[in-house]
Amino acid sequence: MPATLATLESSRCPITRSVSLLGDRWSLLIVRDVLGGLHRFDELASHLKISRAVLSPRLAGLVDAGILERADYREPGARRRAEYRLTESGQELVPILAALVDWGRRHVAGSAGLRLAHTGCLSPVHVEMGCAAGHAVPNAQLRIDVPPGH
Amino acid sequence: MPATLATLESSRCPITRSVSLLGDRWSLLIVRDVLGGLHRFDELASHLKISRAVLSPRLAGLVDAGILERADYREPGARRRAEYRLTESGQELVPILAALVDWGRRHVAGSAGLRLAHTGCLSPVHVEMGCAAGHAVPNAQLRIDVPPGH
DNA sequence: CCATCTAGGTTCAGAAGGCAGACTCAGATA
DNA sequence: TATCTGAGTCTGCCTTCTGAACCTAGATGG
Repeated sequence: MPATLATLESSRCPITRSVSLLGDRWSLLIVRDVLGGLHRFDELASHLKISRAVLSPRLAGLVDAGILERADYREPGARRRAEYRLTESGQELVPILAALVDWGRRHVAGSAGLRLAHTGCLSPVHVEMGCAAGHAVPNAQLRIDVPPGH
Repeated sequence: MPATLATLESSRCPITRSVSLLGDRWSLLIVRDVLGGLHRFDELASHLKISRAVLSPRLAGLVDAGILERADYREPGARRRAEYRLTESGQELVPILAALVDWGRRHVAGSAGLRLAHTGCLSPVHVEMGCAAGHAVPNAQLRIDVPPGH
């Protein structure tokens, strides 16, 4: 019996669990845009050029997953509006985005445009792996053990 | 007009481009399993519990994207079989997987099971960001500039 | 020589999810 | 009272996913 979303979600592999939350065509782009300063439904819909009917359940899913939080706010003399912000857990997705940027820049033709910079010195940012013993770990020295119950 | 797959693929943002190749429920799991030592169609289908009808076009897409390569091989006295292996470009997806593992372990309840280790010393591996000036970059110090043409 | 097995698929019908565009609803504004 | 705006929902079509059955080529058994 192939895996359904439910069985993916009950898996114990952290990649499977993460992918079941983030592995669709929109979630990471939404996180990117919220991180980039877009917080309102219509801003997101028009920047991403995503159908509102798709954006709405996606936002709800990300809120449900604890990645975004929805807050009502009210500018003086305006009515209440909804706003989406990253939770702490959402903030910690940045290394994933940074890794995607790194890879996209190097391996997908024509990927320019977006910049990641260190707020301290404005230098470009990249991702690296390290082990608990303090060594830098190049890609070829990563060992991945996939247990049977994925 | 909302974005279609075609407009996503023609985007210049590296996240968008990467997500258009990898942003579905299966591609990263396939890469994980190939990295973990599964190379044949049936091994992948049964370990992932994915329908063959879905696995087949996914593998073709990953081959097309230059992430996997398909090679026929022949064990002595057996007939030709197909085998999927990571290309160099596919190997370089490991930081993305590592970042997903890191995040999943910390933020999704019950994510145990999969281990990433440094082949040199077998210590667990984690991901960190650094800037070109040599500073470590904590999540909160990443600045992301999303240009209008996403 | 014929039947069977196996790896690696393809084909099919039905279910689920994505899409565009129209509609809704509540509070502010004219 | 009518209109505007943000944040959605509703509807109908279309594409993709799913599970099961089927196909093909080369080995293997009788």
